Amino acid sequence: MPELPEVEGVVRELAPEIEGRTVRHVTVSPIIEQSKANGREAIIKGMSTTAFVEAMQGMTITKVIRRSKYIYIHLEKEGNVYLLATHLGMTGAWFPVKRIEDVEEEKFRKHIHVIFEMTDGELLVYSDIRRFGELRLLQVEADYPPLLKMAPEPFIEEALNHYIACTKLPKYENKPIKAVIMDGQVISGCGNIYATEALFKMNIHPNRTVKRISETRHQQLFETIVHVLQESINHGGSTISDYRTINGGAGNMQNRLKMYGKKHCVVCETPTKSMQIAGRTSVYCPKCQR
DNA sequence: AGCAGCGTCCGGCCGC
DNA sequence: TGCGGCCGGACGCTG
Repeated sequence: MPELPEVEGVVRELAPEIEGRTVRHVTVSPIIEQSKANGREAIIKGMSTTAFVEAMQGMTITKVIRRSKYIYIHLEKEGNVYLLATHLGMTGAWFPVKRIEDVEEEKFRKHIHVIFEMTDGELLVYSDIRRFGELRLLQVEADYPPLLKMAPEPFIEEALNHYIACTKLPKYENKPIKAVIMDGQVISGCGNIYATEALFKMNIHPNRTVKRISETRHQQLFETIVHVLQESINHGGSTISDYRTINGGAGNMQNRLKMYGKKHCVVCETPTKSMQIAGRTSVYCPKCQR
């Protein structure tokens, strides 16, 4: 499941491969065509597959950047600029390849849903096993307002102040801390894995209410989250389940995780416990985390 | 108006 | 080996 560090890894590999290339033709899988024909918003969001295919033709990719867990592909055609806002969901993956057969892992190859054929013959393939991903073609970010509500990038200065301000709002102060740090409007890019790790490092119980944590501890928690995210970026992200970096390689942050997916606490050996918070499985040490 | 709770996109995988 | 149920980023809808 790609969180900020995994998405960052994808962008760093993808950007130099596709920036400057122009789309000649787009092909959408029959499965997505069928889902869309049945009225579902499968992968291609906010427009028909026909409109998407037509609009993408002739687009030049000018810049690829990460914004929270989104990948923003900036485009240009006939003097107009566009934004393809994309999200990997649980199992999305991009493959810049010469031929389809170059997508080596079968489980990705058999779930290819969108193929961008470039004018130089190269292919950019989007594969998504569970189809939770998103390709949303816009002119500007504001055309899809939820994007504007994302918290600032965690590595910029204003992110801490934004977080502290959120912890004081009525809508957040009575919620479990884990639900709040995983909320993309509070902190950008922190999902289940890194929330679990940061709370364990801070000895904070994931179900502790936001208002029962001091401002100093909130500040330390935020800095811990940023540190864990940066550490993961430095180690190529976590390779868990279906996430892969685009070249088929893999990160090794999963070997450095101290709590996520653990049966026993690495500090005190107490069996870990698990509970549902904001609909997600949350693992913690009942002795170390209070 | 804003929010909680649930539905929606799904196939892999687990446990029986 | 077959099969039902669980899992989950993030938004949209409902009450």
